[in-house]
Amino acid sequence: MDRYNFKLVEKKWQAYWNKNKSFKTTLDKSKKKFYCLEMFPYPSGKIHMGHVRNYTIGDVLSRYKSMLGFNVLHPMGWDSFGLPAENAAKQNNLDPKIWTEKNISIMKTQLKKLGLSIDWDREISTCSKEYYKHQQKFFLDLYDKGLVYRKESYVNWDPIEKSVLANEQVIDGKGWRSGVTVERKKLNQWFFNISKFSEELLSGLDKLDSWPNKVKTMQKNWIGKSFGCEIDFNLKKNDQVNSIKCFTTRPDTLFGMSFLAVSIDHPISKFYKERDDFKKFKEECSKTGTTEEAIAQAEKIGFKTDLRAINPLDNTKTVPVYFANFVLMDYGFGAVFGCPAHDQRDLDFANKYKLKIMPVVEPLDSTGHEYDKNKNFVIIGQAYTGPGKIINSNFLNDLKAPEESIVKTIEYLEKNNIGKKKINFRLKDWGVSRQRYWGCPIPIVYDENNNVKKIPLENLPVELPENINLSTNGNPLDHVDSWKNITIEGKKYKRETDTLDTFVDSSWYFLRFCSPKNEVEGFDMEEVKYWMPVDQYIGGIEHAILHLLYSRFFMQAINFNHEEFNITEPFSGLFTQGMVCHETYRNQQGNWLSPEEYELAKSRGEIIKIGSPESMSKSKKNTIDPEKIIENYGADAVRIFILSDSPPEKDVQWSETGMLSSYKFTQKLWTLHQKFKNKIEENSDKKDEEISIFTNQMIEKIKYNLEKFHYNVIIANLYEFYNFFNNKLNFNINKKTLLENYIKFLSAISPIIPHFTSECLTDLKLNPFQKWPEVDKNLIKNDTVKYVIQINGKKRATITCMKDISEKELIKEIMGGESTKKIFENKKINKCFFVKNRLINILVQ
RNA sequence: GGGCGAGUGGCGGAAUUGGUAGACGCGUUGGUCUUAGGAACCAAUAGUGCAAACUGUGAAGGUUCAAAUCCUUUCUCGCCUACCA
Repeated sequence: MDRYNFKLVEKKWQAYWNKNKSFKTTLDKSKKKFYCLEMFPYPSGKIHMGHVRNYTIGDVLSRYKSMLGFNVLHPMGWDSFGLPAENAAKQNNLDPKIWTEKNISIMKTQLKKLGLSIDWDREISTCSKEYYKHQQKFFLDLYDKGLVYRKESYVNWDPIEKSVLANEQVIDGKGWRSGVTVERKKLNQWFFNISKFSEELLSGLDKLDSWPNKVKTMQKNWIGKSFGCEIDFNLKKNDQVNSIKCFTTRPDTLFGMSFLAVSIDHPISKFYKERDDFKKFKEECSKTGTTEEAIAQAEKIGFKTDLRAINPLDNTKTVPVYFANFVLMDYGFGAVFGCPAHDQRDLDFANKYKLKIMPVVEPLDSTGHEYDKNKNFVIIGQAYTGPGKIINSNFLNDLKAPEESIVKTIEYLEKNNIGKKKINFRLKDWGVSRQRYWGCPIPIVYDENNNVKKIPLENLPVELPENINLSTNGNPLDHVDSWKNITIEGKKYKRETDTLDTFVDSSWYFLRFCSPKNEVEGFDMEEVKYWMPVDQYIGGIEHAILHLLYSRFFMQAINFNHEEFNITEPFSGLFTQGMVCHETYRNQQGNWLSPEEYELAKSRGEIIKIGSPESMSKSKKNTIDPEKIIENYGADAVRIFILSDSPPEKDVQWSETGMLSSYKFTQKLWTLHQKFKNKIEENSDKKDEEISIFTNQMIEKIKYNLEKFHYNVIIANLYEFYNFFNNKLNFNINKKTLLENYIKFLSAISPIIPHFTSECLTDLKLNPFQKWPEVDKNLIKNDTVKYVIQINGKKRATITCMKDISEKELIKEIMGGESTKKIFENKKINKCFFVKNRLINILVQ
């Protein structure tokens, strides 16, 4: 018997799909659409296992949906702007464009080898001017709508590279490449006014039923809505400043206030910046590590000013004003009032500076709390943040905290014009300026007075200059005078040399896929109306916040003053797949070894430390090259393996034995196919309902698991299917029944192993593209069922009997059954619990 | 510190609504065939026990005729987040 030649078969079908454009989609309003999108890759050079997993999941879904009759849009493109291209180009002394295009061509070939059902006619690349031209138009459109603005803001500045670093490029406060301490520098930057839509972006989450709760929670926390009020704290007579504004969620604890703290960047710092002791304090603050943990655990330190703030609820009382390291300038108003009794952080601060600690909320239940000898509630080591009754607070006394007391306090503050109710968001505006070459140019110029002017639409795109020197300090574009200086309508201007954050590129690419060739518009309204929203978006959890939030913002921004668009949520379904992991190897010198090097070292008898499975990464050398694996085992086998071992939302561990067994399984399937063909020649009149029942039941199962993304279970179903058929083929079966069920079997597994099933189907002179098999409901409706018989809650036997029989009939059956009747000898039945067609639990004495 | 999630055989993991725990695969063991096997096929495989049976889903309680699934307490691990006023 021939072995299954996957190389030949897969090559053949990939060529067939390519030639016939089998997955080309066009707008067809007579059909229901399904837009399946996987996060598009960054063209880093080669695809990795993460891509294989991501795109296999999407491909199985796309193929399944087409079989159901949906008009499926399944496109692919390239997130092709970004730093790695610039760095690689610098190293190899070539143009980022050439480097990027080479990678795209390699990766495209690799993706095709996976047998993905992609409409390649819709391929886009964000670094092409055909793409970024429209992005520049969006930018100007947003500018016109007032959703883009320019402001000075702090950036991470690398003094060696003379460039801005992204947060993730700052490691322990040092530049990831230069290794020198990163400075905070104020620069003029472009911002998208994402915070304008805080409320919409938050409430929109509730409608996203098919998003993982985890992602929704992460976004919710990121947006960070809090209810409270702003309060003006008047200062005791002072020449420079009259009041300080604070935001608080607990105005009802005002009577317990013992200090006011402001950020070192607070506007009032200008009155102190010349003082040596203040400078020293600022230095002290900057000394604390920049790792997140260090910041959180840093000691709370303050700098006492000569100012005193008046308690707005009792103007006879004043408290000192401090600069404090724990107050953030970019949240609220950069100032807080401290109530040590009811906030742990304030308590730590008060203890350090010996400030008064007076409780104003008393817990309702006294157990576990401290009281002085007069039985007054006191705060000792820990602040009390729970609910309770207001005390020591004049007109607020005895109110229920926090509900009643907050309402009453705000009422009072508003009546007396001291403060007002306020909702505060943590979400900050999105800074999109990058001092980089390889990104979308910002279509703005400045005149000699530094006034902003938009590039006229007809002059778009603003193209990146080519063949420039990338090895300059700072932004390379800043050094290209011929590009930077421009004359418009006879007037001289200087271009904006910053480029856009690459997250902008990916915030609307799913719109572009709807009409990728439209030269006039970024997207065609009719196409977008048909295709959007994306029905199923699939990608890594690492984009849970930024990319997904930015894309959601873009829909809000396009929608703003443009009701016709009417799309507020880009992705109605979201699935986040887990990572592909592999164990790590280190030799005695502590160097990482690749799996191949490990095998080699092992054969030489070296001692190798095997580490626990970790996400595949180049630095740990625990990567597996998908191309080699496909070469060795075939795409179908790889698809089976990548889906089989774990639920798709969880991490999966790469295993060579697992991969091998998937490969063997494809061989077994081929053997089964040969066995089937031999069998079909023989005829038998033997009626075999069992095979039809099993097949139909299995198809229902696979369908259920497909819909629920239980792809690992589908692989198990596939094995069961095989085991069953393989066994059945040992017997004679009615030709028609056998063929009918075998076709259903091949169809149901075709989304998973499309090359194999296409080959088998055509081998049987059938269409390689089958519809999703119809299930014969009558067949699934079995006449007989298996009952579990429990005695006092323990399983004692199973019994097969007619479906839908009554409890009485079943008991009669059990009493009469040869194997079951002895259970009841000398026993009295007290009670029965009967679950129809499933189980009976008989309680006996 | 906060948030979320998960704990099931030697391993990865099944178990739609509380209703036969361990599907399916890997591994292991035994066997068949083979010059050979890292091939193929057959069989066994949660634990204890000859067996009947008993025990078993991190731990301890609880609800229920019935709990991996629901409730309470607790432990462990993973991920995210970080002084958010």
